Amino acid sequence: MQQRRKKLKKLQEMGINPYPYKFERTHTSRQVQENFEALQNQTVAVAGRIMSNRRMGKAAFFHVQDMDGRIQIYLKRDTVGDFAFEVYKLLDIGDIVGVAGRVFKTRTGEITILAETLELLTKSLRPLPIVKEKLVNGRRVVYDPFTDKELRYRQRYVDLIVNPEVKEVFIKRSRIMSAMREFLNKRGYLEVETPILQPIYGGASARPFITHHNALDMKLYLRIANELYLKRLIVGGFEGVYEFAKDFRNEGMDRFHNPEFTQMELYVAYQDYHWMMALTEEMISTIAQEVLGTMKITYQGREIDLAPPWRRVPLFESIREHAGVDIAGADEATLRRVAEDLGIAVEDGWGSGKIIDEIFGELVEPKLIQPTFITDYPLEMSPLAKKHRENPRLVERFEPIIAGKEIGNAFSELNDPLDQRRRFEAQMQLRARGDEEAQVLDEDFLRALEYGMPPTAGLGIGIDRLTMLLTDQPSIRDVIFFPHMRPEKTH
RNA sequence: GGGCCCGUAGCUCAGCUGGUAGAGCAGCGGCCUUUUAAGCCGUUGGUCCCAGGUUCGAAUCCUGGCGGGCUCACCA
Repeated sequence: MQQRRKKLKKLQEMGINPYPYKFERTHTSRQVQENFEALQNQTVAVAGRIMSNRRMGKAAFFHVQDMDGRIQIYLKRDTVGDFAFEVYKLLDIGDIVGVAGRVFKTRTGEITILAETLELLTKSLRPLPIVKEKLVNGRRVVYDPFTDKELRYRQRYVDLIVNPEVKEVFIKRSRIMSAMREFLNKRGYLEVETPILQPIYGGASARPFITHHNALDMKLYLRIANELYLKRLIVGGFEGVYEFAKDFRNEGMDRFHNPEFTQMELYVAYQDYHWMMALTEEMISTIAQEVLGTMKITYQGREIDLAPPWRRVPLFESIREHAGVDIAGADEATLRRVAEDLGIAVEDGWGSGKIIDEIFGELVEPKLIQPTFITDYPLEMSPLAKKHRENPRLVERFEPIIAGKEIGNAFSELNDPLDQRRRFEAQMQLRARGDEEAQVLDEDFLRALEYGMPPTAGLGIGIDRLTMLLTDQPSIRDVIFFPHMRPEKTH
């Protein structure tokens, strides 16, 4: 850093502004690479960050990295002039420069720009963790890579500069969301925005973050879901609405959980969960096709085929299949015994829904590698879902599961206001017994339902998890630019 | 929250059963006008995460703390 400040000063003494205002570039690195035939011997202007530097007396080679790649620059004192060469000598890896010159190929065959002018665009004062690399059989081999996960997450900007594959993941994330948005818009659904600060949090079972509004002197919660607001919009007469929503849950963090995460929630009037399953498989497979060019993906070494139709298996049937027990209709005492026989530790406070969920999560979910819709959950686990048309102890709900992990949640939405009130009341009783994640009764939401909500199908898709799946990333932190971290130590 | 592992130069790491810190790359100085992990010669660089303890002596052993990773629990 000391050295770089000295160089900065020298440059300024030479009359160079180390932070000028703009640069007219004509091509990106990739455009030069891809149009070499046409551009050979033509003059182009590129800009970017110096990522390697090889000086050889009165000439030099260095690579400049821009948005979509790198290109080599060849600098000769005879071509660029004494002054520019003196400027060059004061540059470092990490500095941002603009170069104009003629396109050619070196003796070793690399497409290169012979610099005619060189302009400093930004002086970098902080050294980058330099990465040395070479191509072996067309493969990039990196020496001493920048791998420290803590530094990579805390200083994502450095990670992005130095590890190009990281950039790819986030570009795909953006494309996944665009493809999803396009898919939904094409069907006429309306993208909307609903409150993040909510006086009553609802729509999911989770603990919230709490904040305070000064002017109103009231408690507000960061939303854990937007479900109840979107359904209000269905009541209001919109017949298809969706939102890409940042949600916040005040819970543990691990490979699959970040305190703030992104969900796409969609509600469509006059449809049920069967219809929604068809839409879900079509949507996910279409996105894969558009973003990856294929519906066959590999996640952590496992081949997964996203092409519809996906298997649809009722929850109890999946448990029968994978755990070898039939617990459909079993009472709580039976469930408790069965779970213990299966080697699952059951806690005293758990109700039957929780026990079933546990058996499923332990013994079934991890085995569902290929896309599967698990359907028809116990009523008590799903206070916002409509009763199953054939079995009043179940609800019409499904979760799409891929690679052993749920990537969403959906149901035929409960629109009977009296039933909804009873379900809320049951939740409030759980809450009174100390279940902090039980849902809160929302009187205004009930009022909306009392005006009448048409039959509606709802879906939530975890964007972070979907991105993990489609980019083959093992941790949610690898698909979130700035994952939550403890504050940096300052000692 | 529990368990295991990690924290040494800008980066990647070595440093044994305690003897006062090293390599490669980067940086700096020099040579080099088609190199590419460029090369060659020379060279700077460290609160060894923090605080205590044991010891004549601690990067090393012990305790506590901080930060991170993995994992289990929790959690949709």
